[in-house]
Amino acid sequence: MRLLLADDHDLVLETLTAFLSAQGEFEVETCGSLEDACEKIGNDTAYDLVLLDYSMPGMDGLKGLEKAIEASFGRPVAIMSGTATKAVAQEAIDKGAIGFLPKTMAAKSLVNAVRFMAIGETYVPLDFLNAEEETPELPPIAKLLSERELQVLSGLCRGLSNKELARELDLQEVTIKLHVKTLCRKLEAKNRTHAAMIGKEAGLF
Amino acid sequence: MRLLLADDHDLVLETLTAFLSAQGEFEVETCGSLEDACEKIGNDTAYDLVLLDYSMPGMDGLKGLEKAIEASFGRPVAIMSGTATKAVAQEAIDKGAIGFLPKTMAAKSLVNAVRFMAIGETYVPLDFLNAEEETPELPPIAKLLSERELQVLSGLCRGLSNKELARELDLQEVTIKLHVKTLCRKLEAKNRTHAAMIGKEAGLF
DNA sequence: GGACCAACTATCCTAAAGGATAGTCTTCTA
DNA sequence: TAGAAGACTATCCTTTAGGATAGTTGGTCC
Repeated sequence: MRLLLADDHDLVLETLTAFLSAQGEFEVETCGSLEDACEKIGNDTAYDLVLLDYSMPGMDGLKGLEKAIEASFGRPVAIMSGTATKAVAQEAIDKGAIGFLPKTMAAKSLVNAVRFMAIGETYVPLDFLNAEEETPELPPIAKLLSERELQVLSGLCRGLSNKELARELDLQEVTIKLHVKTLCRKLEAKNRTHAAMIGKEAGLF
Repeated sequence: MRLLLADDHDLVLETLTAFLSAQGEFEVETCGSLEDACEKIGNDTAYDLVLLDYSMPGMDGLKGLEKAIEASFGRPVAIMSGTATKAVAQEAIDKGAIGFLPKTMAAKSLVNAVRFMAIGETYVPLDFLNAEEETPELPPIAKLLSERELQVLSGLCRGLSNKELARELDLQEVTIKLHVKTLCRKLEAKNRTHAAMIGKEAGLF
C-alpha cells in the first residue's frame, strides 16, 4: 500500500513515516508542501492514499485540498491537522476529502484509519465530531446584549450612522440612539467608536 | 537518559516516542497536558530533559513553562512548537527554557538537540532564529498614514473624543478634526468609527 | 386584573463630529 | 530664494451623536 504524506513539519513527517513504515504494510513517500505533493501525485501513477497537513505552505485553507483532489483523479486524499476545528473537518469532507485526521488521535487508530481510507471509505474520528463546539468563548460579551443591541453593534462596526442603521433595521433613529446608549453602558464604552472596538476585540463580527 | 514528552497531539507524541526509543539511548515517558507533566516532574526524581508542547492544555502561552521550570528544580525544560514565532522562542529562552524546537526541524537534528539539552546546553536552531520576521504585513496600511495620523487613529481606537485627543497630543481640537478627516479619506472610511475598525482590522493596535 | 419588563417612539436640548475656507508656520527642494 | 508641501491654527457652519424625560405597546408572571 502506497502512501504520500505532506507536511512542512519535518519532525512530524519523519517520525510518522518511521512509524507507518514499521507496520510493514505501508510504503511511504513524503514531501513538505502542497506544490510538491501535487507534482508527485501528477507524476506518479498511483498512491492508495494522500495525507495533507492542513496548515502547510500552499494550502490556503482548503483551496489546496481541492487542487490535490483535482490532481489525484479520484484517488483518496485526506486532511490531517493539529489545530483545525470540527467545522473545518466537515468542510473538508464536503469538498471531497476521504477523511480528516486530528493529530490528537492515537497512533494505533491512525493505522486503521489509513487502511480504511485507502479502500475508499470516508473516515472522521467520532469523538472529534461529537466533541463540544470549542468556541463558547464568544458569548461572554454577547450574552450581555439583546439581539437588537447586537444588530446595532454590528452596524457600528461597519461604520454606519444612526440614520443608516435605522433604515436597515426599519426603526426610528431615536430608537437606535437608545440602543447605542444602553449598549455603551453595558460594554462600559465611552462612545460608539469605543463600543465598536470592544465588539471587534471580543471577536464578534 | 530519561525524557519526558508532553503534547496533547497523541499522534505526534506516540510516533515521536517510538522514534526516540528506537535510538536505543532514550527512555521516554509521555503525558498529554501541562498538569500531568508537572505532576510527573514532581513525583519522579529525575528526568534528564522535559519537552513541552507550546500549544497544549494548561500552557497558557509561556506561563506553563514557568510552572514546569519551577516544578523541575533546575533540571532542563524545553519548548517545542509547530506554529510559534521567533519572538516566542526568544521569550522562552529568556524565561529559562533550555531550548526551543520547531516541529519543522529534521528528526535527526532532534536527537542531537536532545542530547545537547540534556547536558545543560541551550539549544535553538540557527536557521529558525535567522529566519525573516514573518510579519512585515503590518505597514501596507500604516505606510499610507503620517505619524500624526497614526497617533490620532490610535486615539480613535481607544474611543477618545477629539478634545481628549487634542489634550493628549498637545494640539488644538480643530487640528485633530483635520487629521481625522484626511485619515478617513485615506482609509476610505465613512467616519471615525469606521476608520477605527479598519485600523483594528489591519492589525494595528 | 395589576405589576413588571423589554422594545420602541416622541420631543427637546447640548455636545461632539464633520466639513469648508483661509491663513501661518517650517522644511525641503528646484 | 522662490515656491511647493506638510503640519498646524482660526472662524464659521451643518449634521450627527448623545443624553434626559415621558409615553406607548405587547408580552410574562403572580
